[in-house]
This record gives sequence, C-alpha cells and structure tokens, in this order.
Amino acid sequence: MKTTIDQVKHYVGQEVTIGSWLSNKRSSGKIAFLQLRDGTGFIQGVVVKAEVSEDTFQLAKNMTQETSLYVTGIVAEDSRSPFGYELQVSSIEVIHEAVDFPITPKEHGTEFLMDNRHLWLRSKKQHAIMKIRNEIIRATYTFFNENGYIKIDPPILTGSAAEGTTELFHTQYFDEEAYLSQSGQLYMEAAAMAFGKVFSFGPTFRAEKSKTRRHLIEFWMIEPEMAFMNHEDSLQVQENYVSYIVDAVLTNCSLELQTLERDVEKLAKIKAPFPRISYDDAIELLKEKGFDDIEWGEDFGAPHETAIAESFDKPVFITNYPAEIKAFYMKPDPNRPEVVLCADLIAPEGYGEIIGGSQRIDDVELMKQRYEEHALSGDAYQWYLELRKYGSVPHSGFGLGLERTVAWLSGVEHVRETIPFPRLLNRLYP
RNA sequence: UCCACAGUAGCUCAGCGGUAGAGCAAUCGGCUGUUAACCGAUAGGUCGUAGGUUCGAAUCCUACCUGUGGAGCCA
Repeated sequence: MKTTIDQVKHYVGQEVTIGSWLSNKRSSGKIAFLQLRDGTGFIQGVVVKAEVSEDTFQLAKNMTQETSLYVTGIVAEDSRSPFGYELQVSSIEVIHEAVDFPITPKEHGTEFLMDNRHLWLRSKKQHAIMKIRNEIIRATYTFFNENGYIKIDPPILTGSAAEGTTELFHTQYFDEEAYLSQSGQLYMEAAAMAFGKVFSFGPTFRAEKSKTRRHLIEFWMIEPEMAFMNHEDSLQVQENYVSYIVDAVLTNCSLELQTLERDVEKLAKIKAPFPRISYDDAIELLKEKGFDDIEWGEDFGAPHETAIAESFDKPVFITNYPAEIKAFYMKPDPNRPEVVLCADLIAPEGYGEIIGGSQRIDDVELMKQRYEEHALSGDAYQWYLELRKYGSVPHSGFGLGLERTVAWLSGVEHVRETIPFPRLLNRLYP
C-alpha cells in the first residue's frame, strides 16, 4: 500500500510503501535508523540486519543525506521513535542518490542557508513556517469569503505610483515606462465601488533600501476595501480578521508551533477587541516612558512602536495620525482636520506594524485639493478622481503584510524565513 | 544611504607577529534502540581581494569587495 507519512497512523501493523527523502541516519553494526521525510511529515525507519537481506542493510548503512527512496515496511507505534510511529523496514528502493548535500545536521550561517534556500526549505523548521503561512492564507480566504467579500485582483504592472514617496521598480511596457505595484489599494477602491466589499491578495514590490528583519523587497499583502464603512467599522473588521487567523493557526498548526517552540500562551490572548490609542496619547505615553526624541507631528520609529506595543499584550491600534505624515487619500477627522481617520496595527513582541488602514477621502473637491498639494499629475490619476465623481460613498480599507504576520505567529526573528524565496536588498538568488 | 561587526577546510569556528587547527560533513573500519548518536583512522587550505609595514603577516595598517545586525522608510 502506497501512502504518506501523515497517513501512517491508519496503517499500524500493515505494510506500506512511502516515497521519501533521507533527512538523516544513524547506524550501528546490526541496526540502522533512517530519518525519513516526505513533505507531509517525518518518520523513522528501522532497519535490523537480521531481518533484511545483506544488500538492503548495506544500502541503508551507506545511504547519503537527501537520497530519495521508496521504503517499504510495517508501521508500528513506538515511544522510542522521535515521531511516535516508526517503520520496520523490509526493503528499500533508491530512486536517486544525493551526493554531498550541503546542509548538514549542524549549525549554519545565514548567508550559507540563504544561498541554499532551495534546499533549506526541506528542513523541519522551514517546513513548519511554510505550513503556518499556508494556514494564514487559507484562513484569509475563508474569513473574507464567509463575510461577503469578493476577491479582486489589482494589476501588478501599473502606469503610476500609488504613493509618490516610496521607490518603485521601473520596467518597460513596450514604449512607455511602467512600475511594479507597491499597493493595489487605489484599484481596490474602484472595485469596492463596483462590488461593495472586496479583498485582494497578491505580491507587492518596494525598491526601498531597507535592511531590517521586518523588510522584504517583494512581499505579499492582503488589502480589503469596504464601501459604506467608516473608520471604526474598518477597525472592527481588522480585529476580527486578525483574531480569526490567530485562532486558525492555533487550532490547525499546533504541531508546527511546537516545532518552532512558539509560546502559544501569548497567542491565545489575541482575541478581539484590540486596544486603541490615539497618536496624541501615544506621544504622551512615549514621553512618560522617557523618550525625548519625538515631538507631535513626527512619525514613530521602530523603537517607539515597540515601546508602545510593550504596554499591551494584544496588538494595538494607533489611531488618528497627523495628516502631514500620512498618505494623501486619507480622510481628515471632521472635528480635527489636522489628523486623519487612520490606524496602524502594531503586533506584540516587537514584530512591528502588520496593518495600515484608513477611511478614504470621498469628497471630490477635497481630493482635487490633495492632488494639487501632492503635485499628482491629472492624467495618471484621473480615474481615481472619478470614483469620487460618480456616486461617491464613505469607504475604508486596510492592508495586512503577510510575512510580518507569519513571523509574529511563528515567532521567527526575521521575515526572510517566512517567504519561500525572499527577495532582499542584496539577494535575488535563488 | 548611514552606523557597528565579521570574512581561515564543503559547513560552524579557534588561532591574533614565528611551520595552518578542531568539531561536523565526505571516505574507510567498529558498535543491536540511535535521538544534531558514539569510537578509531584517512583525506581536505592562494587564511575575502589588492597594496603596505616587518627578517618574518591569517595575525598590524590602508583601500576595496562580500555578508550580518541595526537606523531611516514602510506592510
């Protein structure tokens, strides 16, 4: 019976064949232990010299790391095995012998592992992180579909910048210049006017020379946009969504969290509602904590965000930033035009901003004024202005960074481990 | 772009002015329950690159290259 490691518990006492790779082995004169991996899990194969042919035993003893093989044997429960079950091997068929696999069962440096990312993905820890990433993706689709959202895909090649401040990747679009999308948001606003509640889920590109554990050049973003929702409505969507994915990961990835030695107690506390603190109060809080390097009107740096997040054991919304330091499309607070109806959601434990969101300007005259202030050329942004011309409604939206969320829930230090093939400042290979 | 640190065997590192070292991986041998298994042996090097100081440089100095951590910007 051909099966996979995750199904092995259904075949105790029976003979199965598993297509697998040898992740490690140990052997003595009369017995060999094969650590086998097949993508669904890990299991130990036990080869006893007295119970197999001489050829099979020699094969088992001499097999190299990451050799691919079909292994056949009887499934047995065994507490001595690291995986709970083991395979009492009767025969081995080598598919391909791996020669000099570079990632040995010892410590390695970051550069080396990144150069071998295509092989590093085979390791247990990376496997667990990718499973958690997949669970967040799955839960995202479920959450939005069950709440009446339609997935809309904004373009990746664009003719103009969403926000002029950040650097864009330039490319050629036949005879004209084009850019890789750094946000689908403007297009999602158009989609919200067509479908009410929409979300996007796709790659984003930022040609910023950022070099921190929270930055990638290419990363994935989830961008919901909702018509007829004000800022407060949007905050509720955000906290419900984040609570939902945290719960999904806790429920469906307990093994992976254990592999990563994640403190799940901290994650279990993450339930809506989340605390909110205004930008004004956040400035006060920082002053109380002894920060004298920030004044009203300045944006927070990473140490500031971390200090604010430390005051809470849940993610915290920092709301109503000064309009000056935020994007042109954010709606001013009607009672205080110098601040805008926006919020950043800061994850606990120093993982930083995972969501940025706002209510959008719906008044066409104010938007025209912003165009002038930000010197946005009329032609490229004409269509965006027209959304305010034909049946404009209050609407809000936000963007969640997938990799930062994966890093937070997995408890890994650096976002580069949360995407299969990270694009970093100095890395385009593999 | 700025600041700090680091490049020595395939990998992780020690050596810090006087003949280039260890562990793991590889190869060979030993061991019946291993858990990054263990034990013995073999093989493996233009000490990031280019200059300089010195009787002598992996070691000291200068420049450059590459990487790591952080800052700014952002998700």
